[in-house]
Amino acid sequence: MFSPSEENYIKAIYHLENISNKGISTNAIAEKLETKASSVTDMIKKLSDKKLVVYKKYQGVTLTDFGKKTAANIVRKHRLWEVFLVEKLNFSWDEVHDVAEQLEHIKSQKLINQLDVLLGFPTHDPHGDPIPDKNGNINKVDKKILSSLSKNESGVCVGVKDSSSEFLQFLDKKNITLGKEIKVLEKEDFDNSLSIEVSGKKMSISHKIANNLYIKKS
Amino acid sequence: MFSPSEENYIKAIYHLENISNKGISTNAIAEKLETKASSVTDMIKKLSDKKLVVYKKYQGVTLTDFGKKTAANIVRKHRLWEVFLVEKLNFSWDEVHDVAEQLEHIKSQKLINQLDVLLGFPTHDPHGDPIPDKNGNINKVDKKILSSLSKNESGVCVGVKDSSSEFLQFLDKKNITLGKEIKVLEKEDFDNSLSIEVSGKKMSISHKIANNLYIKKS
DNA sequence: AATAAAATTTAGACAAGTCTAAAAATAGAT
DNA sequence: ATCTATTTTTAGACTTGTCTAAATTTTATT
Repeated sequence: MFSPSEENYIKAIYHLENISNKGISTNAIAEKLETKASSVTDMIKKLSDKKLVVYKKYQGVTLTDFGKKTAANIVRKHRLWEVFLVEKLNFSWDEVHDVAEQLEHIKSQKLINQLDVLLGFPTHDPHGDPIPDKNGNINKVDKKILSSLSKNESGVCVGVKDSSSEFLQFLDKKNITLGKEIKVLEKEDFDNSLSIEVSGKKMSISHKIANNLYIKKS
Repeated sequence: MFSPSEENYIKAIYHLENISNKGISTNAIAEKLETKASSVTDMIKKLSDKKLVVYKKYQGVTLTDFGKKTAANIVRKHRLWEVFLVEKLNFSWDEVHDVAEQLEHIKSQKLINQLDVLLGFPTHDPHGDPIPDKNGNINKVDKKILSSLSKNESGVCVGVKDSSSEFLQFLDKKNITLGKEIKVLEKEDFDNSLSIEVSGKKMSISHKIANNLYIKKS
């Protein structure tokens, strides 16, 4: 089928498309994959030959329907493996990414189907991101960035934008986890920091933190 | 650490050493990995540079202690994954090999430790092969090839030599599985076929079959 | 609209892993 | 012990994926 490297490019383009709507630039892909623009150009040509992306020189790329489906499948695998690691192997949510990054390239339809069964058909990964179904369809929840809430608004934490170990460990320390109710008590104008209440506890969090937490308004 | 390709060579040499005791020839490795002798020579040099094997031109290779430990670890991962696939994901014993072949190259010590826990510290894989412990030590059982038993001797099926899908499916069809008691009723001289009894059922099996079944005498 | 800056592509190189064909070394047979 | 057959290694080439440096195209600025 596709090489791990090809799959990584497809996935990167897929993620970038979910943010921007426009054609994805060579540089954006290079940055995401921490590689050089020239390498991206080379790979894009290959993906284009394989009908995964539409590519016009200097115009960036967009995924074809086939490309989208392929990407969603890789994301599905990645997120199912993350659930497996947390639920069955006692990984914490900040440890799963690198391993899932490897596991997502394993080739076996049966493996992924059965994993889905074992895990009880989960709909979201440990970071709150939705798991695409077998057809690549994704259940988009309407969630808001915490920093966009106004004073006295509240909601449930349903996801993280940044899922780096550092950020997730910080959240653990503050006792902020998926499913927790968060209420905005105060918004400070001078540094955009927030005063919030979580599980009856008041705390202050910086704009950077508030900008990386997804909330579903209640 | 090591590339999947390097790991495959190490594993192949390890398996060959478990049969032959002597230095492993370039051709033997090439045949095992279905590759060309020239490719083997190239890789052997690399493995030698990395202190995994001892190599003298034209003299074949042997694993160093480090090589052996590395190999045992790969085998450990392979076999633990096989148990996982059968026990947790409902794979049958003839379906696990190719997937385990991929999974064994995943890099994560925690993953494999936790998998071991999840599976309850299994000692044998679905084909009856022993799973090396964390230090690479293996629990060798003294097992015999079924075809070496004499008339009226019996024992328990504890493993298979050939673990190809075809052979395993054949065994399924004949209802021969690990743990089954097998008694030799008759040995035919002219074709070396055996008349055996399994679970109260009499059947005749060819020499080829009897040559690929391991028995622990009871 | 011209030009400077930024983005993108091309050209050529390199590493890993593989192959074919030819050369060299070893083993086997008489 | 010599000659032949087999095994092994070398030399050179190819593929995938990457890189640097240079060339080209697009974009932004004035």
